[in-house]
Amino acid sequence: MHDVAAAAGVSRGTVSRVINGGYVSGAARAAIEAAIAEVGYVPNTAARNLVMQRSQAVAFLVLEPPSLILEDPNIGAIMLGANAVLSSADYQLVNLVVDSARDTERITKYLSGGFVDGAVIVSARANDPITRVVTDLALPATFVGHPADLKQGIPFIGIDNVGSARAITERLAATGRKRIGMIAAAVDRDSGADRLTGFRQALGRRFKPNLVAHVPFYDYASGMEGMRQLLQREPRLDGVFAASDAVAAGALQVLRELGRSVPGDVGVVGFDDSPWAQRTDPALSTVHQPAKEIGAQAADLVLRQLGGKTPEPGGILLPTPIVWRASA
Amino acid sequence: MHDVAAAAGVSRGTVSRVINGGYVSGAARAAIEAAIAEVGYVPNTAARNLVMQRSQAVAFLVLEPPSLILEDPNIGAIMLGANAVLSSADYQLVNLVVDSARDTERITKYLSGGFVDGAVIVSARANDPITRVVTDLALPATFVGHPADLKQGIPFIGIDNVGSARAITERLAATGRKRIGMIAAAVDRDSGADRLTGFRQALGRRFKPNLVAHVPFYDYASGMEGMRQLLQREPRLDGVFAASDAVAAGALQVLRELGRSVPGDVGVVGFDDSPWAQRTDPALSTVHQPAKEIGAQAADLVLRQLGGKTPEPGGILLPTPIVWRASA
DNA sequence: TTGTATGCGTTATCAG
DNA sequence: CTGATAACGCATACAA
Repeated sequence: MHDVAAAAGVSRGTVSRVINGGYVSGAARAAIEAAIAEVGYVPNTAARNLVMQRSQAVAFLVLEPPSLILEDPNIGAIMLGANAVLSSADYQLVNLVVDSARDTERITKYLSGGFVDGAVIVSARANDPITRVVTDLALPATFVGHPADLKQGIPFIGIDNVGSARAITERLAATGRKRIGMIAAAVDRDSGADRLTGFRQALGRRFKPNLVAHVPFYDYASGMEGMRQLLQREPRLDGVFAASDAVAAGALQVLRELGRSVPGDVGVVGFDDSPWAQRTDPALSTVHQPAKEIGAQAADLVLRQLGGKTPEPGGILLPTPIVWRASA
Repeated sequence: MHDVAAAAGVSRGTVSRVINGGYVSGAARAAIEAAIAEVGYVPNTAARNLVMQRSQAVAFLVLEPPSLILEDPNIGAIMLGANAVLSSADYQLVNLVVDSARDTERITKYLSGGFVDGAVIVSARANDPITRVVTDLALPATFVGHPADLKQGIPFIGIDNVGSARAITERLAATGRKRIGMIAAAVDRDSGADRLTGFRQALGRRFKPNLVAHVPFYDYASGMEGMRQLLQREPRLDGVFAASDAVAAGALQVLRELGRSVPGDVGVVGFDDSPWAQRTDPALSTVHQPAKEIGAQAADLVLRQLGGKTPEPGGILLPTPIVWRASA
């Protein structure tokens, strides 16, 4: 900037004003702009951050095993939705990968080091150290879904997992299925636990605990494992609610290997309406999750807090229509 | 830091020394560490960046339509490989999404604003504005794959697309297939063009231009489209080389819809050995791409440059074994 | 071993 | 409208 000021024959203050918009005479402005172009000047963001106390960047944090991030197209869609909103507001979305304990520590520093003004946090569990940091720092944040111990005052955005799971299970039952099982994934997270609750509600007195196979993750391999367990416990199973489309895809694979027809012998429904859902054979009946919209609203809530507004307490739940395809 | 110094009864210089490692007496160190814990002090990274002229962060840039990023598990694996290396060296990987022209502009500022010390760049094409910025800035960078106009002196890391494509096509031909076609994706990029070249080399005089279907992207939908084109031009087709596993998966879908058996009627091979490859039915024979290793080495090359070493000219090519499964 | 002073590149607050 | 000048929070050369 020194060079620019010198080349244009003005002070650094005036240069700063043409960059940030202030009262500057036309002549001075022209001279400075020419100088900027000539010198190839680019403002140093670190210096600007230091004095402005902001970075124009928002973190996007996924607190999930990284391999799952790749599996789950939903997360990607949420991120894209957030980026679109942030981008329009001239904020940089910074995607942080947490892949180890060491990462956690470094990201803690990153978050508290002035690198970002806010954060969108996906897939947090209760007692996550990063969640603690965010609340301690009072960093403007929005959670997608909400860990059980989410502090009051931090907004979250999500869907009604209980209601959606109940609804699709009811529709599956309405097709005449008598022995319906569930592959319940990630019940240590609110989404997983809620989907199981909804399933249970739908079945009421017909609910049988041994027709629920618990698996750790929302992924394809877990789906295969869960399906095998279920069939072993109840060979005459004729309906399955998989906790996600990826899980359902794994289940379909096992059914195919075993020669069971879908939806003939067994009806299968999933959750998410991710690209998986349309590519399985047969295509999946599933719960549509407005992932992009979720990301957009999460980003918007961060922006709002950055604008000084206190978000209304509680969270926002987005609607989740059921999409009926061929698998049930 | 002021608070810490006061609480410990020392000067700020001493506090700085215990943080960064310098000569400090045991007594002072103990007092300061206690004070740090009590106050909950965290160094301000913006200030540190400003004076140190570095950020301990490296950008991971994918110059590809964002929807494709979600489709391509390869890119995710590359990122994870890069993150692992960067993390061990205490660098933060910052994942940047470029989703619009506006993003391009903002990222340009980001790159030149001292936010990152280096960059790993994936899927760059010739004449990409971001590529220009990186070379103009002389930002330590490594390209994964290389755009045609990559400047001398910037290292890249990749695979031998020509040789790999040639090898797998030859093996497909060796199974007795007579009418082999290719679904060539993204020939505007070096990887796409090279795979086509390899295919052509393998077939030699038997190569027929009309048995190559050109599609824009490495994705599922493109695979479906390409397969339809190919069958229309040559209904008796008995072999297909798809430019990626996702493309192959789309092709398989079309073949299934049309009632052609694989590998009975048609042999299909892909490229990448991504998770797709094991989940299609039948599982794909394909070229294994060591994505994680590519990411790791790319990150390593950035780190090396950060360490002041000038990378040897030219790029590094990693081996790509062929994995033979059921589809051909 | 420690305190002090200076500078990193900007923005913002003043007089002028 | 513009030019000085004081922060911003930290690392570091230098003096003590």
